[in-house]
Amino acid sequence: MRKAQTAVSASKTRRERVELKEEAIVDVAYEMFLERGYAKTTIAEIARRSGVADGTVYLYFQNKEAVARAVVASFYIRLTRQAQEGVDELTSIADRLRFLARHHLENVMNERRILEMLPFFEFAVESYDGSELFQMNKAYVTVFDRVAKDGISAGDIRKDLSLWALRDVFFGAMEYGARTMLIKNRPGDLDHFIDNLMRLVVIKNAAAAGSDAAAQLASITQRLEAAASRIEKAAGKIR
Amino acid sequence: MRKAQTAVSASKTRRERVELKEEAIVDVAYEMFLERGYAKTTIAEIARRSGVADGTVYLYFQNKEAVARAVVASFYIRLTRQAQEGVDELTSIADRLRFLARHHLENVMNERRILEMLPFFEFAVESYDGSELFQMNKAYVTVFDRVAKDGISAGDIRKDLSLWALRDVFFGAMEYGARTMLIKNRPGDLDHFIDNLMRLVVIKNAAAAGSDAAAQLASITQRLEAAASRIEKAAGKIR
DNA sequence: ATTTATAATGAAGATTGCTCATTATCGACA
DNA sequence: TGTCGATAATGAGCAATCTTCATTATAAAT
Repeated sequence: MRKAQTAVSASKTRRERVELKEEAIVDVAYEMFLERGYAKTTIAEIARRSGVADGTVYLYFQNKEAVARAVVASFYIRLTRQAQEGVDELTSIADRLRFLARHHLENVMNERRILEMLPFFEFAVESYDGSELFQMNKAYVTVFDRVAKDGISAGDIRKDLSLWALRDVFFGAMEYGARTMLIKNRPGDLDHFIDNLMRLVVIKNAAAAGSDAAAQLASITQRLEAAASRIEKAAGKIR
Repeated sequence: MRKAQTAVSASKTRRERVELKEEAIVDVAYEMFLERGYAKTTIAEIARRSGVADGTVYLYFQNKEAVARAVVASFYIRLTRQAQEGVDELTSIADRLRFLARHHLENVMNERRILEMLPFFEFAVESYDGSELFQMNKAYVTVFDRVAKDGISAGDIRKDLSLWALRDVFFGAMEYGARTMLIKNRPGDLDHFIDNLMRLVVIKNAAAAGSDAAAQLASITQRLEAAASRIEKAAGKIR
């Protein structure tokens, strides 16, 4: 019993060092993949920059792909945490959605090379469904899903789309939008794109001027008020 | 003069053979990249299946990446031609847009491995802008752009989005939608997704039955006005 | 038929992912 | 504190693959 415990605590310190080294490797790999992309990043240099031998990397990761997966995983963890934190600090559905859009866009644009590696693994894994990265992606989009569901039931988000389609529109649009904005680098495009995206998803406030729906409502209201006046007159005659 | 001409025609037959061989290599490479993806496809086997030596491939293409670019280019050429043909056969904006969506989704889902290679080149090229693939992508989305512009001026497509944002939403949404549909392979999802996408972009005809908000409001207004009229009549009788 | 330019070859070089026999390190225990 | 065993780390070498280039083959021109 005591023997087992000491063994555990002893191996734990070793473990801690091991895990620190693992983190160091992932951090170095993250930088390199971000700078050069997957193909041009070599295990040899990851090892060199991490201060270990080539072979040591393979004590921690099955192969180069596994290193890249760990890098993407660390990206998702941060992305998800930041997304949730941002959502928690805001109250209205529109603000939350807008934050998620900006947050995602900025990250996709800055860490593009990291995300570029994803398609490589997704279908390489026999069943992506169930894989670690699939779970992380799921956790990330769940932050959006919760906001979307709230928005739909509150009437702030259009409810004529299924949730999965809405989600794919939201994130897919940003993927392409980010690409376009990176290619033609015009200031102000980010806000413009987010506005456009919100316009698609968020239901406009009827009080807002210029919207077709608002105009219709105004017209309807006038007609109803006219009808009410007629009724009032009629009632007056009755009296 | 005559000498030059014979030289040209002579070199032309040679050229023709050369170009046939180039096409053969691209065709073989297309199959292999589609089956196995970029990394697991070797130049050696492309050469073998094409009936040439390894080195011969490098007479036609600078390197493996250039082979892959040629493959993607051939994909874009077909995609663009089919898209334009389909659009030409249809008349209404909604039909055309729906066709483009289905066409794109089917191709993205079937030839995913080919498109997966794109991100690899895009930013590897010093300026993607101006590259061959950029031009081909541009030609392809131009088919959409023309339909979208027509639709916007005709009032069939919402005009509160800029064209580039609309385009990125359209294609980006499909990229993600395709991925989702491939992962969870449920029948009927394709039509469902296209419906959802159309709902976002195409302006509903107010005259169409079942269009919710506007029609409902109109109906309610009519009923209220009718009620007002009955009250008026009743008041008249009273008097 | 000879010459010359073009096309093709495939062995060798270079890079890089990955393995494994060997060495080093660290904690436990007497 | 010194020894031992398990765990961790090493890096030379293997294997796979992209790419080059000296050599050979082919086809057109004269």
